[in-house]
Amino acid sequence: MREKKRQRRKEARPEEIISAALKEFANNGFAGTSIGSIATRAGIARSTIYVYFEDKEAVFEGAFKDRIERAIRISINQAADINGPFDAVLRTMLERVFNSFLQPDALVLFKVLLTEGQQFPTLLERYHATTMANAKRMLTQLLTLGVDRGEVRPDVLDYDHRLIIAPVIVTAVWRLTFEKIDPIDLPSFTDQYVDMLSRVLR
Amino acid sequence: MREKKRQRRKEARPEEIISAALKEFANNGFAGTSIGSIATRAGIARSTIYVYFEDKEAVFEGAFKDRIERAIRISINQAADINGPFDAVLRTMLERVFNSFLQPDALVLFKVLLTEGQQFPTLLERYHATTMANAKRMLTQLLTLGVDRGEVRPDVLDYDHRLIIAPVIVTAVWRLTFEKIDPIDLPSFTDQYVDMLSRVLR
Amino acid sequence: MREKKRQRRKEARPEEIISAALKEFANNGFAGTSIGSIATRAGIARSTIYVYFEDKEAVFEGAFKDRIERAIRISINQAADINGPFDAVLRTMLERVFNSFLQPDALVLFKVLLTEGQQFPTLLERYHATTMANAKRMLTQLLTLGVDRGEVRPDVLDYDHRLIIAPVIVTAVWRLTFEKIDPIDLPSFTDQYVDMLSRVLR
Amino acid sequence: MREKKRQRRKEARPEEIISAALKEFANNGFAGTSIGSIATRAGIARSTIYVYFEDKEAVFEGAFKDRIERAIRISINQAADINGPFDAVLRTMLERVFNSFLQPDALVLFKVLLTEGQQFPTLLERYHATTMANAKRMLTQLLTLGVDRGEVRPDVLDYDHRLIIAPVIVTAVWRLTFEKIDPIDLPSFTDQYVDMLSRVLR
DNA sequence: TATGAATGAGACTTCATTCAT
DNA sequence: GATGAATGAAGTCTCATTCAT
Repeated sequence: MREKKRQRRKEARPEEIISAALKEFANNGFAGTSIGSIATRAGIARSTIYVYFEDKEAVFEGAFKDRIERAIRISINQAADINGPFDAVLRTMLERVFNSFLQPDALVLFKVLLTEGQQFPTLLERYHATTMANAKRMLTQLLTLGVDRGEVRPDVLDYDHRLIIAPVIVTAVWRLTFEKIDPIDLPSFTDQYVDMLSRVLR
Repeated sequence: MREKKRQRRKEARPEEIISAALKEFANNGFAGTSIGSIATRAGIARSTIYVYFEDKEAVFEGAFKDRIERAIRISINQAADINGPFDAVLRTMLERVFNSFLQPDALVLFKVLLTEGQQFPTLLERYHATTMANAKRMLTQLLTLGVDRGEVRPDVLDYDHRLIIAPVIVTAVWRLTFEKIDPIDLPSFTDQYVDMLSRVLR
Repeated sequence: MREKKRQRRKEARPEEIISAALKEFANNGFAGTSIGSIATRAGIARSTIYVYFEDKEAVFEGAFKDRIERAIRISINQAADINGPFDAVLRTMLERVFNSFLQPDALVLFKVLLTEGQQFPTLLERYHATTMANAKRMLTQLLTLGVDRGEVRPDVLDYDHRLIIAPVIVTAVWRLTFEKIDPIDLPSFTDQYVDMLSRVLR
Repeated sequence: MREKKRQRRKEARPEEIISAALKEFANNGFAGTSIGSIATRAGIARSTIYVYFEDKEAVFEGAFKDRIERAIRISINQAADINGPFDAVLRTMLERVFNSFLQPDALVLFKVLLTEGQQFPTLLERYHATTMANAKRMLTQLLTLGVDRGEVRPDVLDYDHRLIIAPVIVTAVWRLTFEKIDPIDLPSFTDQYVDMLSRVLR
């Protein structure tokens, strides 16, 4: 029984470390997180982390690759049901984007890259590709669909995509800062967001 | 070895230290910035910083109070010329907001509070009051003006203000992250922003 | 450069550190002793001390608990042979008290508590209980014995015990201060002490 | 008026500094006392201390010379009325010794010399001469007087004087350590002290 | 005389990392 | 694979002291 437990642990270790690390990064940022606190949270010895990761940066990169990137990709890429009224499709897609972008792990990554991204230019680029560039692509598809259906003005395709996804990013920013002081009510925020967009696009 | 052993400039010192500190905070965040690096950049001894500031946090608070807060307030509060077409007024105001919010010192503050704000709840609140709550107030005034003139739908006053200012915040975020990878062209971005808003509001 | 880079002696380390610390405390007091000097004397790195002790105070407390307290207790509590003439018993006991109280480690503790005791009220109290209160108890036992045997006046039990043990404490004080200038010859001092006491008690 | 005040101050400065220093030494010992705290207590700037004293050690030496030494000498050397019964003379002298030795400034000096005396060998020696050697001299005089009168055994002159003055020193030690935990009632302590001595000496 | 300004040395402490078992 | 032990580098902060005014 104990054997098995060890066995199971051995394989799960990197996962466990990443999981612990993400929680610590969330609370204290990258620079503010110590290997020791990760180890404590993961219930292992400090030096054991070095069995699986080169150094602290590697833990962060590991977290990035193993978790978040996939999470975002999966969640965003799942096929959308494009039948039904355009507004409904739009809303569905926005909700999905909110879901993936605001999930805690993704927020942590966003947060760390925001201030400590210069240390990880590669990751910054990959994050951009995975989230922002991807969002742009999806948006273009969606708008093209709307244009094809005649529900959307053709010239909206010229809009800078960041203008359109801005409220999503702002919601993330809010979560990281002013949520307690001045919360955002996500459902009604989304309603208004969809309302605004449909006025702009039609 | 040193140019002048003791330079006399008591009055300039805090300014100099804050200036150096902001540059370091910009590059490395709060936790990642060492008192030593601030001192070096300011061209003084490490211990001299402690003549003017209690500790590292006090340097940050000093930067906040002495510089940025005032800067933002001044820049935003300057009286707007509300004559002329509504779109023009809107554009003027947006440009002013961009100017104050995107100025380097304000960005640094935003960045630090974004990731290390939990350590400074008081400052976070003051920042919120100075920037976000203030923006909300101005926006309400502006929209009320538009409604009064008959150029704006009355029900836009119900919009969550964060939805409307989102592109400003996103521009700040972009500056801190993806600007190099995928830059924003501010003039045309602003044009589209105004265009979008006028469609939404009318 | 170093003999053996990592010596394995986990179990001995705390002892070694305490031993080094006591020597430093003896020379420089608590405030005047640096962690660095303790480390150097112990032949280890400064930071290694923090593996075993929380901070400098903890080193002092460790020294107190691990060494001195036990030493004093053991030495004082060992059963006395109460047969034989009262003067002989008295002398035996005094010698034992001198032995325990004047041993170097105990002296160091006494010295530190004497001047820096306010920082360690708990230890001060424990020290008092271990040494002074204990001495009082022993003294009462001894005098009661003498009274029972008819060799001691019954009313000596009313004497303040500090009056009777004063020469012991003074010897300790002397060791810490004037020993070089004006030494005490312990054997003859003890003879006279016993002589005085027997005159007082009979 | 202001002029006068300054004038008065100017001459009083060393006194004021010493007075402040003694209070700080009493609370924190020599090593634990900072020039800054002395200055603050004296209501002057840190650097002003260096106008009057070479360095921190000099402040201590100044305190020693200017105050305590004189105080002790005066208080002890005042002529004793040697008429009346021997016990009464003895008691008078003991009370006087207690008074001088337990006065706060003298205690501070005693305390500092006890732990940090190695740094001040000269002062230690002078302190010894002023207090202990002086006490020995006085004691010899007193005992000789008693012997001459036939009230004291001639061989008490052989007693080590430290045996006889021990309770005085112990009282000082107690004040510095266990007074709060286990106070000494000085009047009755003195009574018993005199009682003991008269039994020993007669 | 008095002091504000400045600093270098050094204190404590943390932490990422290495290494032998 | 896992870890306890150890450390060097670095960081924050204190403080006695100097100097020019």
